Amino acid sequence: MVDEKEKDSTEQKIIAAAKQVFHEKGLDGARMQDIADKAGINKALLHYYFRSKDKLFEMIFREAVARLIPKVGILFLEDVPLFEKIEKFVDFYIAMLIENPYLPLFVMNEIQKESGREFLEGIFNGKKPAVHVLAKQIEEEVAKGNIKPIKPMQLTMNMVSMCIFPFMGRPMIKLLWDINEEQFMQAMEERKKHVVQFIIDSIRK
Amino acid sequence: MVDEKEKDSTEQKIIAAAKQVFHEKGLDGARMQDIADKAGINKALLHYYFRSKDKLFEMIFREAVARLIPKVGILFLEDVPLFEKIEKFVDFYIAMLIENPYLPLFVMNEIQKESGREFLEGIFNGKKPAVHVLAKQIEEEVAKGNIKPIKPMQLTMNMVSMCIFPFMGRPMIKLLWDINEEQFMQAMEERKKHVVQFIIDSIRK
DNA sequence: TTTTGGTTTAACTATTTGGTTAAACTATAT
DNA sequence: ATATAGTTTAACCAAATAGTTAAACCAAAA
Repeated sequence: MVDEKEKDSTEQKIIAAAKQVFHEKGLDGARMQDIADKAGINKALLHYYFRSKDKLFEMIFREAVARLIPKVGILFLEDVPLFEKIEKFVDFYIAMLIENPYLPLFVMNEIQKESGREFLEGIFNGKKPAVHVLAKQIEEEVAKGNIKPIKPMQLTMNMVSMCIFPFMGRPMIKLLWDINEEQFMQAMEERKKHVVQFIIDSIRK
Repeated sequence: MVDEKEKDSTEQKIIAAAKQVFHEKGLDGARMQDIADKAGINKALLHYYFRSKDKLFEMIFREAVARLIPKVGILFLEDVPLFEKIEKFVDFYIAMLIENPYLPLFVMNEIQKESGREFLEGIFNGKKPAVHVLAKQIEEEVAKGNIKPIKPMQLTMNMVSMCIFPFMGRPMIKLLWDINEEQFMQAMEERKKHVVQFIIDSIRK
């Protein structure tokens, strides 16, 4: 019997390879042989360890969603002033996306499909991120006259849009502005501060 | 011989069906049989009229890119004040996306792939939208002290992000905020004014 | 050394997919 | 009525794909 360490190694190899291939190609575009090649193993092992393409995908997708969403809830629940909350969210989120640039497009593309959506609903089963907590906080700030009147959903949408979209449109942005990968990533780093400033300048009274 | 009107009808049926299926499923997920079913024709006709899946896709993708990008250039080239330009862009773009909600995700997903990117570069062959014209205008406004200092690329990214991302993240937004399709589209209509206001409030001195 | 249980391999299988083929169909011109 | 050219169909095909199978391999225990 191969020892425990070796077992983890094959399984881990598969997961790492699957993550790469699924993130780049999506469920439909990924090929089991490609995953096996990337993992440096025989294709039959994919089924031995994970039974089917769908099951392997499910694991990768679940992890992707877990990375994209739940920490948001925690950040939204924190008892801190609104501007500080915005800063923490933007900083955390952009940093996370810099580490996982393929993530948003991967997730958004898969939930475009009925099957992906159903799966997402299953993950959320009663545990959706606390967007309403943030919404309430925004409404209170508006009511107190601390910020300009703005709908919570629109403000949240603006914030999330500015964090996420540049990663989803990366090839287009690089092509339009004639920048390389390094320059793009630098611009993303700058956005940690820039987006916060932009939002606060917009809503501050 | 079937008359000219009938010929257009089969070809048009295929294009309309292909557009639907490719936009929803992408190149990898779309099946020729599905397109044929949706068009109400025999699958062999797809090859008779368009030779191959790739060629049919190319036509649909080309049209999608043509819709997403080139008008941008025209709007950027207009000799109007910056705030007015922002307003025209946002208004036009969101209206266009309301008509074609699948568009951005479709295009961004395909250009994620090398083949899609190469194709995009081919379309742009020397005719990229005039982002540098807009960039220059932003720099001049900054220099004149009319707006706060901001990098043109960052401002443009903010603007485009807030127009496009909500459509790409539509299923997620609907799920998180518990809104239906009608409510979502209404929120998109509101954004025509809201995004402009948000941007101008942020950069105005 | 043999047995045992887990891992890996190479060959194979069934299904799906994009594409091909040849005949049937259709409408028009002669 | 026949020939012609374009359109459509149903059957077929080759390749790709996800998955299966049985044997070989490996390491540890008896």
